[in-house]
Amino acid sequence: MDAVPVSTSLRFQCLNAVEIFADLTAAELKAFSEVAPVKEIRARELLYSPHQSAEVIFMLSAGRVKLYHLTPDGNMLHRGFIQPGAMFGEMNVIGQTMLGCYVEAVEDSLICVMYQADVERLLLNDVRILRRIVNSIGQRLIDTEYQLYIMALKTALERVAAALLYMGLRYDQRTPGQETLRVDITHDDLAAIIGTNRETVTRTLNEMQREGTVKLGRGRVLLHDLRRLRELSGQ
Amino acid sequence: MDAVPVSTSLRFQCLNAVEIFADLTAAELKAFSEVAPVKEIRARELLYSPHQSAEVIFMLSAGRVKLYHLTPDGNMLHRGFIQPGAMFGEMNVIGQTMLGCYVEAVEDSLICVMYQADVERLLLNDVRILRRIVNSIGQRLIDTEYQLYIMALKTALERVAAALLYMGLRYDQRTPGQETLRVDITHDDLAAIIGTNRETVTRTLNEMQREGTVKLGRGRVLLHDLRRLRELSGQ
DNA sequence: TGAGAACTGTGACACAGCGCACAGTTCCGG
DNA sequence: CCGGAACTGTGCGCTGTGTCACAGTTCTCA
Repeated sequence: MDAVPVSTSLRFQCLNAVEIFADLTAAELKAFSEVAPVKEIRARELLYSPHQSAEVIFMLSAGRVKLYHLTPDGNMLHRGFIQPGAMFGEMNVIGQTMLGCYVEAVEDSLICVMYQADVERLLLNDVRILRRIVNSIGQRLIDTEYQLYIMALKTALERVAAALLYMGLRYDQRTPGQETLRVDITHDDLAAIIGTNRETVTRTLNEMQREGTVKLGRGRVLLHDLRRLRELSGQ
Repeated sequence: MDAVPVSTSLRFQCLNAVEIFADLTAAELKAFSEVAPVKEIRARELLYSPHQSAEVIFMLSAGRVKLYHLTPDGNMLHRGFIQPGAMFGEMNVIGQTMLGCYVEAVEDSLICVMYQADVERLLLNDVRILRRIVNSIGQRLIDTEYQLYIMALKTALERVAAALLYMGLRYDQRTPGQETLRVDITHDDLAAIIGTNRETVTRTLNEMQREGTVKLGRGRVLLHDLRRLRELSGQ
């Protein structure tokens, strides 16, 4: 759990990829990198688990992590994926919280850490950074609200369709203009997102595959017919 | 839908109640009030409905409003209550969105309006205001995430208990130290919050009343046994 | 003060999907 | 290259709850 000692150059690279610092000069960034250790973490490892309430924020430089809760009955509840460049963490100053929240790497990832005192001193006194923070949290809010919308749909079919569509459009990195979007996710994780169980997701996806709407692979869904997906999700 | 012409004094009063301006001097506030019309709106009136995408933000000065979506099948999906002093609105600059969202007054309310250009010029260049905005959006994020947590609970009983507890602790204005919290809400609205229907909520609440956990009134629920509620919600 | 709107109470029935059980397949590290 | 872990596929019974239908009660405002 301790930060790996790394070269200052790596620290700089790490911060450089973080969105909220996008408006800073190289010199400013360099100064920041003095106080921001870097953590490397492998796919499926836990970065953070409940009651480990260090007052820190994390900035994801490369890779991909997911946040989730465990409901009382032991089910997983998805709270969101963090994309490279985004920040997250337990930090009431910036209204972020991870109470009862697990953070797990989906891919091998690179993460910068910054402590409460440094955040207050360095981040919350700069208009350029604050504006970016507002945008960042705002985007998280939008994502979360959309997830809420998905959870409110009645049937599992609607929820699966809506979730796939959203993730496809939001996270896919493929060449633009291509008709087929790709979503890398297991049935288990998808189940946590839409608030159902793995078996139901499997059945639903197979039904969709049968009618040609999607194509399934291990840990992956290819979206062939976006129009149909929109239809299934209730537009 | 046009702003009611009001005295500059009312405008000032209105802005003065808004949290994000809490750090400003009276003189500064006065200047702001020049560009922020005031709207009065009565209980149950609509302030905003979809596709009416004016680039504005609203600040609730007094009263209480609720945001909600309509799902494809015509059901209401609750997106949150806005408390006095908070801001909300369609404004991609600050990462807020109300796409497909209705805003309805729960009580008679007083609302300040501010336009995109003024927001950019006056709000996003002041560290004090930006910090407050970050806090405000952060709180919304926390609320939304908690609602997501509620929706992920399986049984209606758990969801009702969790929702009552949260709303009681978060919104109740009673004298502190009192054991009985009060939540002013109809079964219909509660159903929209927890993602079920009115009848199920009625049945669940009556069951809770039978065992003495809550006491019901028209449009109101008194929480008597918080410990039991926590238990029912799965802690 | 009276009529209609808003809110609450309750029964009956069908069915989506949760949970369990088990099997087959693909991946990955040693 | 082998064994275990991770992931996917499928059958089946039980039950919570969505839906419809209707009645009773409390507000509100004209």
